[in-house]
Amino acid sequence: MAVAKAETVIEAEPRTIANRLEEDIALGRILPRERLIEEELALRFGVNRHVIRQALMDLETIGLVTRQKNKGAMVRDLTPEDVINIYAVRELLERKAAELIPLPTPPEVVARLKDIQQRHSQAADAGEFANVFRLNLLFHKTFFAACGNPHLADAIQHFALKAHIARSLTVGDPKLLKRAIEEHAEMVRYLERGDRTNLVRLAVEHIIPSRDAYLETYRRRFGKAASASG
Amino acid sequence: MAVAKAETVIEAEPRTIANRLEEDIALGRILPRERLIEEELALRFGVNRHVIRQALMDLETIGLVTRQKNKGAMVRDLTPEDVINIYAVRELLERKAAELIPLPTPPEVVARLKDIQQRHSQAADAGEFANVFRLNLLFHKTFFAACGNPHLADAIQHFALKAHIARSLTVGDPKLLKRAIEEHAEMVRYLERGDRTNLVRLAVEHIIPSRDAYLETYRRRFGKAASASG
DNA sequence: GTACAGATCATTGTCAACAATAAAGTCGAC
DNA sequence: GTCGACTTTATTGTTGACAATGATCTGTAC
Repeated sequence: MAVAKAETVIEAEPRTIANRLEEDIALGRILPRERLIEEELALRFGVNRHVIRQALMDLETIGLVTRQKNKGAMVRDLTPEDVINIYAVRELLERKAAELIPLPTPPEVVARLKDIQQRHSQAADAGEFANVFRLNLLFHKTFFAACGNPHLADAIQHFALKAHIARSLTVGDPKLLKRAIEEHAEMVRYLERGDRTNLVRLAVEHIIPSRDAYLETYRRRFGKAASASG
Repeated sequence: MAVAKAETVIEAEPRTIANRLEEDIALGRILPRERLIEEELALRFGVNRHVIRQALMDLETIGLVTRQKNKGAMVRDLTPEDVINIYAVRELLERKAAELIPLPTPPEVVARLKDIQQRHSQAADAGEFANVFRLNLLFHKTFFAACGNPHLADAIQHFALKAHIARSLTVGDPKLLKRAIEEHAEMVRYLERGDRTNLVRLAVEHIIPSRDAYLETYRRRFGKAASASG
């Protein structure tokens, strides 16, 4: 990874580190199969090795990295089967949540979503990828939290995170990004209008392009068969 | 908790400890709101405090315990809303999995399920509650793993674990246990017959009694309103 | 007798040193 | 030159000691 001096990290909590690493993985700054060495990361973030350790364990339970005893952690390599399966669960959960969101949606929720959407769009225009990542995450979190079932919302969040490895391959695509942002705006409009049918349809369709882009990329890169190797 | 001498634990891995604690929680040996003190547990299991620490963090991410900084961990207290929400997700996931299980089911899967079911039944007759717990878990795990989507199966496992706090209140009820065991046998029969309709129906209905028993118990104990307090 | 301040105790959080393991490199034999 | 055993190095795993925090108890003033 070759990082020289410590980045200043406001908080040294494992959660914060884990989030930063998630971001690095999602943005493709750390690639699948890349090793994550505890001491290196400790140096980079300027924290104790135990904090890193904890963060890596967290990432393991999320499913973003794999760890082998005495061998260390590496970014997980998702096969096309994995991606298809993960997205199948995402579709199931997110459809359900979209069906549960109360219509008309409380105005403060709509207001918050509009605000996030706007900032997301601005970050995209400015090319601030880290912020794009965070605001996209926040939009989805806020949107699905509105379903009223926190446990369902958690599960959705969980699977969105899992999918981030897949998204790393396609995160640079400006066309996909533009489309995603437009669809966010559209979803908010459906909330306001109380259009359940279109809301559910779009919530489900919204995540498909990044899945297909991943599958396409993978196919081109490694051939048709899913030579998993893990 | 009042435990005097160390129980011999074969392996000292955090995962093993976490499983043991899950069991204790599910069987009602540790009650909601009860504090889990690291050093006590370390003594009890005869392992280092760090191992306990890790196990408690794992249980936190599962959702069985809550932890507050510098205050420690306690078994989570599920409100009726929590239980209803958790079971709603379980229904969603388990229905989907039941729809995906290939029919006819591979004979080795059926054979494994029959074996587990039989041992489960025997453990119930013998009053071996710990084994009943484990074999019940194993049955469900094996059953849903057959759906072919490991990520879906994981999520199901995850939510089944979350629900274990709720089950602790009703785990002693022999009628519920008897019914559960009979239904397991029935599910296997449907697999063999290739009866999708009944399979899905039963898979969904199967978990409802323990939910309703919990809600009923909670209502009787604390009154109709869900005075959460947590 | 009640409320506040201080002291004491119980408990968790952090760290740095050491042990254990796996990988890489080196040497010698054939 | 290549295979295998040995040595060295890189990396993770484990432990115990100490620091920090929050809870509890005690005593005193009013």
